[in-house]
Amino acid sequence: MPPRIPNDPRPLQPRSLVTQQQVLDAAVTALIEHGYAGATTVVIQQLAGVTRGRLLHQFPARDQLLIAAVQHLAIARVEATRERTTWPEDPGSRIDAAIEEMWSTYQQGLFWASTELWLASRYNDDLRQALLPAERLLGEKIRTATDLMFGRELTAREGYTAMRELVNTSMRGVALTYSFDRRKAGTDGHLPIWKATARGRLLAEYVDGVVDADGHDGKG
Amino acid sequence: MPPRIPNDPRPLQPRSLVTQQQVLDAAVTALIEHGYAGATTVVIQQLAGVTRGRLLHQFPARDQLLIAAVQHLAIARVEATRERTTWPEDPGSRIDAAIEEMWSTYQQGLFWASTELWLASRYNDDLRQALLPAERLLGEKIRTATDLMFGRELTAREGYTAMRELVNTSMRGVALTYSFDRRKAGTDGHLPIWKATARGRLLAEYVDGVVDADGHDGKG
DNA sequence: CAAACAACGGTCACCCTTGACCGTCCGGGC
DNA sequence: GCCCGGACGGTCAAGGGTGACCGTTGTTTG
Repeated sequence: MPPRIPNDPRPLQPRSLVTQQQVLDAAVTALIEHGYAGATTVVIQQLAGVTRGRLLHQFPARDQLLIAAVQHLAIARVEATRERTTWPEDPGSRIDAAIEEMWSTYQQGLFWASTELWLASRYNDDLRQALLPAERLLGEKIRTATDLMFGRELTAREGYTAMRELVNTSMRGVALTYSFDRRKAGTDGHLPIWKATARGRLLAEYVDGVVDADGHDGKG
Repeated sequence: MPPRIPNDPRPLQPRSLVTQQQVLDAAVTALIEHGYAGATTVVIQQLAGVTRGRLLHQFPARDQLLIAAVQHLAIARVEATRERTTWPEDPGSRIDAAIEEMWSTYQQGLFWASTELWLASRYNDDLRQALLPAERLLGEKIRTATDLMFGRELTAREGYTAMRELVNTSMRGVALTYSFDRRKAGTDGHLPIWKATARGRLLAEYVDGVVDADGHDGKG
């Protein structure tokens, strides 16, 4: 019937891309501000300053939109960890600076956007399957970024890898408590613990056990 | 007008309590299986095997129900951490056993129920205000439970408190990744890291740095 | 320039969820 | 036994979210 098989893929007009970026940015913002359930198509279209038809033309289904947002978010998170140029010379100071730099990435909204998607992926198979490879890749990049923070010397130390895992996961666990306990993150009681842990693992001359801060948090 | 001021609080018939427990249990189950947004009043009433009128009579508003579920959940979580009676004699073995015991609590559905509430509390002020004191209390009880796992001797060591915080938060951060990466928790690559950390902090003779497992996970 | 199709604007029907509402049943005090 | 109020069953209206649908505008290709 069709005299011409649809093998004429008109090369996707550039304005489409603009729209898509706007929408995806808005989707991430919506995730941060309203959570997964609250990231309604209406909310997103309003945040994007886009009409309903326009959004639905680019993303016919909400699920597809959020899945696309996964990729968009991963890119945004990587870009958010820009490399710092100047680091302290002294290893101890550098460790402290690196820890604080790491911790600062958990204060950004992107952390919440990710967490929202993670939780939602428990009930959405498609979302989970899109998330898994994206997060693996992202994790790799973030590990690389962490290594850059500590520098070539410190990353070569024996216990570095284990320390990196321990601190990164711990930071995530602590950051999660900020959802219901909104305190100032800059002075979190866990910071000295993380620093001491990193120092103990990476610096031979470091005397262990000087820090016993009672940085309690909600959960066990 | 009312000849009798409503100071005649008919002593709340016992069947009410039964209903409430059924509903609250169902609410927690719904949180585990469907998440906060998916914990619909209809889903809960079906899980509880209760009619709509019955549920709505006991909990007129969904918000109040979920907030009541918070308290219910806290009790359930504490009861879930029953004390083990037998522990290894050797300090090193006891540490390993305690770590595994701690980790096992993050495999229960109650962890997900809590996390769902935590995330939801970011957008629900009432929920957050109900959550905060409950979690503080719960955290205290769980810290006590953890102390019991390690025993009087080990808890007295210098770095114990910091270690407890570090491991607990790290476990939470790791457990979160299981939402999209469903692997077997019993052999998680982080277990040796936690054990080595605890040993390093609590045992003087422990040689640090023997573990450098690359237990990667998704996020940075 | 004209055809063809991508991109877009805007509406509408369907579905799900909530909670108000009203009628019924049960159980205890008088 | 009577009466009252708590406990419950079941229905319904209202609100919000989704995506199909159709008409319109813009752009590229022949």
